[in-house]
Amino acid sequence: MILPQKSIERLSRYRRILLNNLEKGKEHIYSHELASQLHFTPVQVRRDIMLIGYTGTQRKGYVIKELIDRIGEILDGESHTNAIIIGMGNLGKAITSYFNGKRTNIEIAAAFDTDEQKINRVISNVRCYHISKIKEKMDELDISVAIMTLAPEAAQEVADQLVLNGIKGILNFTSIPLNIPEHIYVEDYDMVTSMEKVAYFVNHNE
Amino acid sequence: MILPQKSIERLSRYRRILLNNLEKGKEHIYSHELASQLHFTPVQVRRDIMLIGYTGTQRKGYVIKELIDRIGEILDGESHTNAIIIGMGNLGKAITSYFNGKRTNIEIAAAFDTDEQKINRVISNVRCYHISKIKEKMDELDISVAIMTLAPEAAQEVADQLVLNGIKGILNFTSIPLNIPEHIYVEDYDMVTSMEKVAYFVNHNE
DNA sequence: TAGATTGTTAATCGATTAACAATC
DNA sequence: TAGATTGTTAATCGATTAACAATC
Repeated sequence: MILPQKSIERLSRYRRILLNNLEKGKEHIYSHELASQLHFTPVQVRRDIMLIGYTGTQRKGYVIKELIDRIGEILDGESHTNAIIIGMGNLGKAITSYFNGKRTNIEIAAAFDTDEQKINRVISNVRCYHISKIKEKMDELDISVAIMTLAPEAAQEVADQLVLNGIKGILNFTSIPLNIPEHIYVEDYDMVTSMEKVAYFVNHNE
Repeated sequence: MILPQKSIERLSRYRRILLNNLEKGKEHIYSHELASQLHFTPVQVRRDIMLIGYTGTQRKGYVIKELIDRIGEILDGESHTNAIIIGMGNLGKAITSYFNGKRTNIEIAAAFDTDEQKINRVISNVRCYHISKIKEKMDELDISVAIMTLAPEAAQEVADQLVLNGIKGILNFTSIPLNIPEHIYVEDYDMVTSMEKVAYFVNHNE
């Protein structure tokens, strides 16, 4: 059973809000509470939770601890996900330090760059290798996901290499559309588009 | 007339691909070419272009130069958009250097941080001020959009201040949901969610 | 109990795609 | 012309929301 993308996104948000509430000492939560903290609707929350087969109590809502665990079973599965990041510029560093702060099921296990200054240095707890070492490290560290934060010019070439070495998913921050075989999952994020979207709706808002 | 969010996103992508093709000396482009470069469908491209009221030629497709201009009229409007960025950590720097590289209609006109080391320094061509100067600079520079790349703990407090000073749109990279009045446009991006989504689909992919 | 809640189906809404006439 | 293309309506698909029975 595979869940819709939108539900997966929301489950990821639910989990962090739930952890947050748990830390504050809360043990139960109603769908309308969870919804209002995230600006979703209560029905949507209940429907998503229905989809993952968890049921709350009618009196007290959902048991936060249990719901977190159930979301974990769905999102994390049994396996730990190892990722690499390609391009240790500002964006690469931002993402890496973001991830190795929290303890999650996802770990950035190695970084790559072409800048000699960075090679073999440990940046935000991750060791940086020359980009020619991708194959070697992918095999060694059992990597399934790559985060691409490198300059667009080199992106397709690196992507081809990742595909050759059996990458399964790519999170692409280079603003160019990559040519990747169908069976590999690619998630694109383009910050220029985000920004232009905000500008558009700001200018068309009265 | 206000266009759907999804069309706006695609128009932003079209424009950059078109610029790219123009640079390569191409003058006309078919809907199927544009589509395949972006992994969209030709119908979708034609429909979006129809929505902005541009018509191509049946023989040669769209005139790239004209289409770029028409998309510009839609996305940029008449006005230049001035933005500020709050939080000059790695993510803030990444975004700023990304934007002031290209010449676009959107300009990051000032940055803010609390770190004394950064105050009054020029980072990626943008001067950094203490966060207490937000009101002053917003008035002075006619700011309509804020990019939030600061630590989540301080985010809501800063957001309240932005709202008080009349911000019109927010691009929110702090992973927490902000409490913002309805009439202000907020675009959230949460990289943990993106990453968890990739991991999920990678693990559920056979 | 009465009121508030969950779980779930059916209806609605919005976005994508199929189909095709018009045109060069 | 024949073939390829655009422009656009209608059909489809998918996601959200409304409605409501069941339950504590």
